[in-house]
Amino acid sequence: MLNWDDLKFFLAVCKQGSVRSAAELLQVNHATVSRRINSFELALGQRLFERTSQGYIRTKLGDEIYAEASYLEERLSSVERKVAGKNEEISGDIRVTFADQLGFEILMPGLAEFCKQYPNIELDIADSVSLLNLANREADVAFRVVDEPPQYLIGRKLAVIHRACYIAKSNIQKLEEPGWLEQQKWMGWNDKQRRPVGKIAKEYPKLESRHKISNGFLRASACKNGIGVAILPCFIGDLEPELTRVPPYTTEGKFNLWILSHPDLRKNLKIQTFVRFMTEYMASQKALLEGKVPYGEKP
Amino acid sequence: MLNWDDLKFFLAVCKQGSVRSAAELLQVNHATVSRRINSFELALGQRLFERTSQGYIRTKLGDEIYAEASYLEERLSSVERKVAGKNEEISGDIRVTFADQLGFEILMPGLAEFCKQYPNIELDIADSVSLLNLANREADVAFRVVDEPPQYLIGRKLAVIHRACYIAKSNIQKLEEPGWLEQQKWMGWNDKQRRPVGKIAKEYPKLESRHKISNGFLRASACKNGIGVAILPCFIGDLEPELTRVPPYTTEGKFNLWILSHPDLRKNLKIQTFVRFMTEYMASQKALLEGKVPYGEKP
DNA sequence: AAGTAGCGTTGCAAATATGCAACACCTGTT
DNA sequence: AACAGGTGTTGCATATTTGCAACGCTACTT
Repeated sequence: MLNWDDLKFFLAVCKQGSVRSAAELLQVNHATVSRRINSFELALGQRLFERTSQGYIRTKLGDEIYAEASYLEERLSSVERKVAGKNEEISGDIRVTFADQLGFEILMPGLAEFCKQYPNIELDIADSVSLLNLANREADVAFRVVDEPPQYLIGRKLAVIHRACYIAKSNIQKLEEPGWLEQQKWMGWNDKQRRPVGKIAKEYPKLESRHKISNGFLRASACKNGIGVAILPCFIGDLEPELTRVPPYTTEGKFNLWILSHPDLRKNLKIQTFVRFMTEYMASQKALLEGKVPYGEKP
Repeated sequence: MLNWDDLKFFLAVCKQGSVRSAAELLQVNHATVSRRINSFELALGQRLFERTSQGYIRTKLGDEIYAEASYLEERLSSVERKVAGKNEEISGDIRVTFADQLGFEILMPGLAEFCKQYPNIELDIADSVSLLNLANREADVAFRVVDEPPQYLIGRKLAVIHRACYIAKSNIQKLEEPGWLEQQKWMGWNDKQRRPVGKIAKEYPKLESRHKISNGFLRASACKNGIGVAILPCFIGDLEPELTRVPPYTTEGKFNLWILSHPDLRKNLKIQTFVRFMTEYMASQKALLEGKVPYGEKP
């Protein structure tokens, strides 16, 4: 059976007259256009274009199909407009809250995409760590790191946030020197948590502690500048080109990330649309959050 | 940008009312339909169906798009008919010739497909090994095993036909017994070629020769029945479930398969269409011809 | 004649889509 | 209450498609 999408490629080549500029129009590689036209012709059993040194020109059959296809495109774009119109109907504010660290690299691109698709939605973003502001309806949707969400909220677990141990990439050769790593210092959070605990800490039992930095990004920055060894969420450490994981590269999945909202909003189309969108979006970020993004050495 | 093909899936679900029967209609797995509808909805940012326990029912937006899409389908099928009509214009005889061994497993499925796509073509197939009947125009197109085609013919190299050494699969355990293989006998072609030569023969220097069978299929059959060891084209040996290659599984690429026709026919649409079709078809069979089809043991 | 800028094609690695099989759910029947 | 026959979803292995980069060709310029 005919692949409808092939017509889109056919049409683009018709309009542009060459595979390369059609590719530009469609925002794909020109090899893809070439191959799809070829397989389309093969499926039809007829040539649609004559190949010349200046590009492609339509055959007689190509002409006939072009007339039909450009008509279809007309109608199809009305489908697109219809949907766009529907999206414009969704309007108003959505109040979102999350811890700032999640925002910068992870959430923001998704929120931006959402805003583009729903032009009449206005986001009201508040930086906060507490769950309370959902309960008392200060916010509509929250992204939170909790083990289990409270009973009075609904939502889905989006990912397990993994952490790993990082040093500045500039020190990567020094890892070879025996004993060098053992001389490095942990950077802690605050007085009460001067040393990390749990699975990761056990991997590096010989490291002593020094410095206290309570902000995650500041700690990453300190690490980048060679002040010491830091435990960071993988989505920060792996994305930072000047950092690298310390062997044995272990990650620790300790924190559950949830998207939460109040049950009263369950039927609210606007909120439901937003939650659905962000849930799908975060699924595409899962590998990064869970420390599975391959980067240089080992996963 | 909208993927036009998604509409095809959407339409099928509309008509059938459920993902599973839509999948049946489209001849794909039902999981595929489910996923494509979901990603389509996601791309639109709107739901097209309500999920019920009986299946999918359209939303209001779904209704609107359905009206548009079924109209598009109507027009699209007219494109298909138009092409089919063109294919019917290609008519008449095509005289094809090839060595019988190539026909059974390799060429015939392709020829059958060609006949289906061009209902008014009549194939006139002659079994022959000589190149002469092309020169004197007894045939239009030939599939031939030659190193280099003669100057007076045009065509393309389709593949390198590989051969390997086979025994009956029922003897597969005996391969473990030391010395068993060495007691087996080669089956030769005729008095002049009692023993194989070349790369493959060197892999099994200890085998003696016994029996002479000049027909490839008969030799395969003898091998299947445990009469001895045979060198066979991979496209015969690998396809035959009762045969298996003998370690070290080497293949030898000795023979070039060409598709050839007379230069006078270069501009002939019918012949050109046929040659193009078969060339593409054979490309899909290349792995088999070149002995790269994984099968049980080793490639 | 060499150089440049346009074209389309192809091998290979990476990304994406698909099929399969197991699952969870609902409905009506035994 | 258990079961059979529907429904849709999901994890995993495999196929297919895509992008990238290198290539070869032609036309036009220097």
